[in-house]
Amino acid sequence: MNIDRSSPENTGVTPKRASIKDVARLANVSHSTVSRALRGSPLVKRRTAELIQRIADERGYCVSAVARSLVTSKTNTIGVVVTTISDPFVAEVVAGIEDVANEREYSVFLANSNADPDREMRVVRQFEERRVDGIVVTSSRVGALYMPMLTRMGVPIVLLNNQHPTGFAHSVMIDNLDASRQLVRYLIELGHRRIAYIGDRFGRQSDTERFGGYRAALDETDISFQPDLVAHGNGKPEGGEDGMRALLALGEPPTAVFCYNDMTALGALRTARGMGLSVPGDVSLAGFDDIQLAGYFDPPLTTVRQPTRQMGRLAMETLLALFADPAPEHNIRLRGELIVRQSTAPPKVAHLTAR
Amino acid sequence: MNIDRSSPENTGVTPKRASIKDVARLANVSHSTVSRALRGSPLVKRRTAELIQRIADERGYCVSAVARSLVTSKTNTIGVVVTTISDPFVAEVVAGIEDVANEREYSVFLANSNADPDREMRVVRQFEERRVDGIVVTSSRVGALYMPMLTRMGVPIVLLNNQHPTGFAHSVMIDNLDASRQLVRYLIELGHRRIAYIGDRFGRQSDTERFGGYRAALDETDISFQPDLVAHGNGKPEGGEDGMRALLALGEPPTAVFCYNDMTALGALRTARGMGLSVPGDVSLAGFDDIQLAGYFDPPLTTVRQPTRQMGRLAMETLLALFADPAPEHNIRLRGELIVRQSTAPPKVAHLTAR
DNA sequence: CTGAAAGCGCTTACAG
DNA sequence: CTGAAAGCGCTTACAG
Repeated sequence: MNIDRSSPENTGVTPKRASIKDVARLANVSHSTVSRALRGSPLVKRRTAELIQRIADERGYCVSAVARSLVTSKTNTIGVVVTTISDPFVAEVVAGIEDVANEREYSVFLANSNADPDREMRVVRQFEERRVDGIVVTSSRVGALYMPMLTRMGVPIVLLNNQHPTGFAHSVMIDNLDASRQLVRYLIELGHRRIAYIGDRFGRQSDTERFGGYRAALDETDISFQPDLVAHGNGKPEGGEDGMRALLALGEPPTAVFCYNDMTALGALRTARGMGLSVPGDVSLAGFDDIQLAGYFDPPLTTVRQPTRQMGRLAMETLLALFADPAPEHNIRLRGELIVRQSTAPPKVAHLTAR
Repeated sequence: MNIDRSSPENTGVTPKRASIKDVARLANVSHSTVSRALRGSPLVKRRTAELIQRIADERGYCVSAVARSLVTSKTNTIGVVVTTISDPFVAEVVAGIEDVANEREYSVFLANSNADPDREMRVVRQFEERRVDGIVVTSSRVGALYMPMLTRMGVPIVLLNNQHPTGFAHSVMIDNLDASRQLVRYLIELGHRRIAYIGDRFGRQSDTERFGGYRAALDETDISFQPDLVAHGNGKPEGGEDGMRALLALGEPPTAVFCYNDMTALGALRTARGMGLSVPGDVSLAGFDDIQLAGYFDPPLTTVRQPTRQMGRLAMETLLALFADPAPEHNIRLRGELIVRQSTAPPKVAHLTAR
């Protein structure tokens, strides 16, 4: 770490910032007029306004959003709480929020909670001090804790893919059950009958729902649910490896494996290949999320796409709608999209298609 | 999109927030005393302070950071400008900044510029209005444009992995040349003599520097530089595929290929495999960045790790140091770390190790 | 230990 | 069209 303090520039005190009063003095008007002119009020005479604008530019005047906020009691600011911005899903959501916020001249505060409920509450408190106009919380496990804050702060809170967003919060969510049912139906249509599920192991609601979709799809057919075809990962590749090993050790292994998410599928894929199996020749594999690299797996992964960025956009749009017109509850539920790639195929020894 | 406005709760006007004056009235003291008590000033009598604290809690009082900022002319806020938060490298940097900011009670504004210089300037202007105490800019191509802003705003700006961070800005950067030289030296030590480079094609400084390291490593030996062993990608897998195809079409193809980044290497890997070549049996492959999935490539990728999160932390720490003591220039340069995995091996037909 | 006063930089009725 | 005045919610010398 090489710190250099050589060049002489940029030393000493900063010259004090020009305020509205400085501009007023220079333009020979009251500061009220300057305020109006700079905000483009039609009340100000054209020539006066131009003069003021010119002087402001010369002096590098830049309005203070903090002073303005104090009087308008509106900060044009929102807070976004995420578990961790390192998660590609989360990053994409934030990008969506940002898109809309930017279009509408809102600035966004970002805070990582590291999935620590305490820190999450502290962060929200900070946002309250900053007087944000609204809050978006992504993938929190403590959705329910936000209800009291919501009423205390008097500021809209939108929950995105949260656990248990019950009660009177606003939410944007993927329809996990429907999406995973779509996927499993597709596997069934390919002719698979021994279909396994590698889930999560933390009791996440999303896991419960995806598992629910798996069961729902089976229940539509005469394929009976078999508990030993359910394994547990941890949402990461290692978990997928463990789960897959367990499944392949079965007396009669599955011909298709549906994974809780793409990272899990990545691990499963590695294990399958490590054991000399071909995908999808010997076993079909599918994930959930459609992360950016899913199309670059070998083979490219069949999965369900969440409209991630769109979800971020919708969360921000919900906030904006709420600013304009407070409604008791906004619940937006989105469909996932089945993305068929090359990791799935009909089973080798074709069972007769169900029914 | 299913919007529900059912439940009756949470309607009507928000009750006005308690201010310092409300607490003062209830506690029978002046609002000055409340201010002192709540900030933990030792000037306030113990019992008075406790009373005030209790009342504040009861009323759900929450200090207004905006009012405070107005008088202290310090917002405890920084702005972070990124090209896009969807880039895993960028996300990790932001996580590092966040870590430190949080420890030190700073809030961070995040803004995507989408690599659009205009938008980048607009965003910085917004930050100026918000009176952020400092700014971090990541991976911008317009580093130089920040010099004038810096002096105008009178606020420290730290450039992270920027293009041409010359002049009097502060910066945190990876030493690209050194890192890529380490990697290519390693390939040479394995016995490779026909080593190719798949670069970027946008004239990024990082590409120029990595290429420089490649050349430097060759120049240390008797291996002469061969222009036809240089191909161009675009930093994404597609680019790696194109580059690799070109290299493999050569009369005498390379035995090792060093790629501008991991994404490029991913594409190269796919092409090699598609042409029936084994990695590293027929050709060794290496990348740069050590993205999270690099260890899950098949085979796991040899690469250079950038201390990404650490770079974010350092950027924020530089800002903090600058708040405490304005220095003319901070330039921090970090070393990359060679990560050897299974995508590299000695060449098949072992040339004699150089020298 | 406590209070009265000034002021941070704006916006916005209210009067002209 | 323009100005004087009040006020947003705090902090902090200054006096006691």
